[in-house]
Amino acid sequence: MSRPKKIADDCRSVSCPSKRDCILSAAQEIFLEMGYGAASMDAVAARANVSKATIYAHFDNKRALFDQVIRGRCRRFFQGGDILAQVDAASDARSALRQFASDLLSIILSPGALAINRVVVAEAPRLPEVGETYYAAGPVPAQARVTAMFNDLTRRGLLAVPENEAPLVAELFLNMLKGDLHTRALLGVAPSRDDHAPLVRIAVELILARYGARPSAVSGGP
Amino acid sequence: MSRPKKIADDCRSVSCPSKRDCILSAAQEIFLEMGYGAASMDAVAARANVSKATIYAHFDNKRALFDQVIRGRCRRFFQGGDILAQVDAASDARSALRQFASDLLSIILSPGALAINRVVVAEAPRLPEVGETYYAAGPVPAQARVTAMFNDLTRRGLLAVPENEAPLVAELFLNMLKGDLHTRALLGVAPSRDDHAPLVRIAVELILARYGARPSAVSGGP
DNA sequence: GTCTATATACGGATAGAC
DNA sequence: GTCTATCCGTATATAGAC
Repeated sequence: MSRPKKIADDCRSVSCPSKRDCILSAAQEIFLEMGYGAASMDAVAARANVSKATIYAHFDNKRALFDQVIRGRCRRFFQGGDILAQVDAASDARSALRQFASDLLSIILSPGALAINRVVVAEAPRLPEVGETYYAAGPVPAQARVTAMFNDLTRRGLLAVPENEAPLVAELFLNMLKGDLHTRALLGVAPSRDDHAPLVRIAVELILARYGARPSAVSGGP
Repeated sequence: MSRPKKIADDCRSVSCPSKRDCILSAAQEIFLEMGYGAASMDAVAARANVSKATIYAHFDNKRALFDQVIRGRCRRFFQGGDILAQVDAASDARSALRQFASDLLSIILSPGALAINRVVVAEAPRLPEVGETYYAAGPVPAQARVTAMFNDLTRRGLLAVPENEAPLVAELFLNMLKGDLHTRALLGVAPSRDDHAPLVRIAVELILARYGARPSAVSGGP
């Protein structure tokens, strides 16, 4: 009975530097899996092994907590430079585009990305700034990255995308990849096919058919 | 003082055949503008000029009411054959695709379609059947319609899409159109450009570059 | 079937001791 | 800063009269 005071000092796990981070981590889990409306501060407190009062000592109210959670996730997305890593080393346009497409799909369709997407879309009408933040941290850098890639491939003579068209083409390329797969994943509808190779292949061929530098062997490639 | 009984017999408006329909109509408005979580049965009752008890006489609980509302909207989408009306009369592939694209965008980006999309996506994890119903009533028929259009244009010699590739190409075409515009609209981010003409134009040219029947004048067209 | 009135609980937020 | 205990509004759902 020497130390009856400090009982629940650990936040259920490692990697909880401060109580504040511990709360943010728990809140993120709760919000992403239950949605903003269904999530309760009690649930967050329980998961964080903290009392509700402690939460309110760090955050003004539920909405502010939610805001910080989303902003935190967005920052991590943005900082994660590993996302959409370099494909510049690739030899030809076809393989560069394909590799890029695969990487992008695996990111966009990951459970974490889907969860945050759902929550942000759901609350965007009530929290416009959250929508803006998310858009600026996800789609905007992705599109910039693809635009740069098109310009680079064109500069190297592997593609022929006019520089003023590049942003629009980048948008269309991203759209082609994301589209229906993303919709299905968001809605919880079982995907029609488990691998995305055919879709990626034809999307790439559509780009090459119009913007390929050479007459471009239109066949599927390796 | 002859008829002091029947006071609130009208549901605030015309076109309320039964009380049930009146409740459904009010619930639709509330759910779509507030989201499932934030919507209250009191609000629905008030908007429908009905008591809460009456609602519970017609629907088991809030979730069941929501389910019926979504299913109703989906049915209307599906029946609305006017959606994506015929473009078969168009003379050439380019104008057919463009007209189709414009029609589709105006539907997908309409406030009503966006609102239902938001709530369905938000609640899909908790209500899987709603997600399925929505997907079957929206994206599936749209894609089938585009596939049919591609096959038709090919049959008429205006396009050269292999029949087994048509569904995938239809998906890619829809994806190109929907993509970022839809994302922005869902998130409440101001659209980058107010008209969609450039995006539609290039999307169509991408299709024509690979699947155009003739060598296809690649320039922008009229 | 429809209403008024109410049971019951839960959630956001706070008071006050330590 | 953190806890326990609580206030108070609101929300779902129901009881019972008509």
